[in-house]
Amino acid sequence: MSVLWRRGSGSVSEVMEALEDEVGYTTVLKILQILEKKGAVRHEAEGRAYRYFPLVASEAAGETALARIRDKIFGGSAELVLAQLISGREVSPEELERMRRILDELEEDEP
Amino acid sequence: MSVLWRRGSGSVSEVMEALEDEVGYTTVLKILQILEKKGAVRHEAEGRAYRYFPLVASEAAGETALARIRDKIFGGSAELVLAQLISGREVSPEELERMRRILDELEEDEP
DNA sequence: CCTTTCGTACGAAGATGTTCGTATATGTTT
DNA sequence: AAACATATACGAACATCTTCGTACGAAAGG
Repeated sequence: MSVLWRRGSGSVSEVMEALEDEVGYTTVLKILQILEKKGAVRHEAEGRAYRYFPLVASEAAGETALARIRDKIFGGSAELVLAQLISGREVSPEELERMRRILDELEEDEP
Repeated sequence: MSVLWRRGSGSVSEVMEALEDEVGYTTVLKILQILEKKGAVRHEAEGRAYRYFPLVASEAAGETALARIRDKIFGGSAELVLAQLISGREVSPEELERMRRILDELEEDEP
């Protein structure tokens, strides 16, 4: 999925080449077909090949996955998640500022 | 794992009762044995039964899982993760303040 | 000493995921 | 038209996870 999210769409060959680890063409095709059966992607014919498009936004998938981690691993605490998120990693002053602004905006919405 | 992290340790029966969904005793035991083989927990004898302890801290597991989500789903952006983390959820002013302080402390460490 | 109870050990059965070999269709080139 | 290249379709093979039935051992109560 991450390849499709990054690129917007992709043929089987494109996805295969974009993947880090080397996997066969049919393997990628199979995965895309399974994702399609699960409703995560759709495809259009493009010449002889198929072009696949993501159907679920990365935000939606992220929301589910993130909530799961927050609850199961961090006991439901968003603060702990944030702490872990920025620890052990260089965070640029600009990024820090943008993160601060995200918190500020939340405060404005519900004062 | 989340049960052991929450409680610190647990016998098979304790874990089984703490789980939301009803599963058989042997199922829980099997899972704990598999986790033990993978090095995630250890056990001590306690009377006739075993008491299981987590070996990997929740923070360590969280770091891995969180970094994965950040990279795969949010394209490596910690800000997007933060935005998703606090969106669609009530965040108390106190929690917001604590999160702000987490960002402040980071700035002090690397000015 | 025998039965009941509470525990672990083991392996089977089914579901799911992953990888790929092979078959088949369809254009392309000579 | 034949040979070739490129695509999808299908299903086998294998690993892994999940669940549980059954067996077996140790302790407790009669």
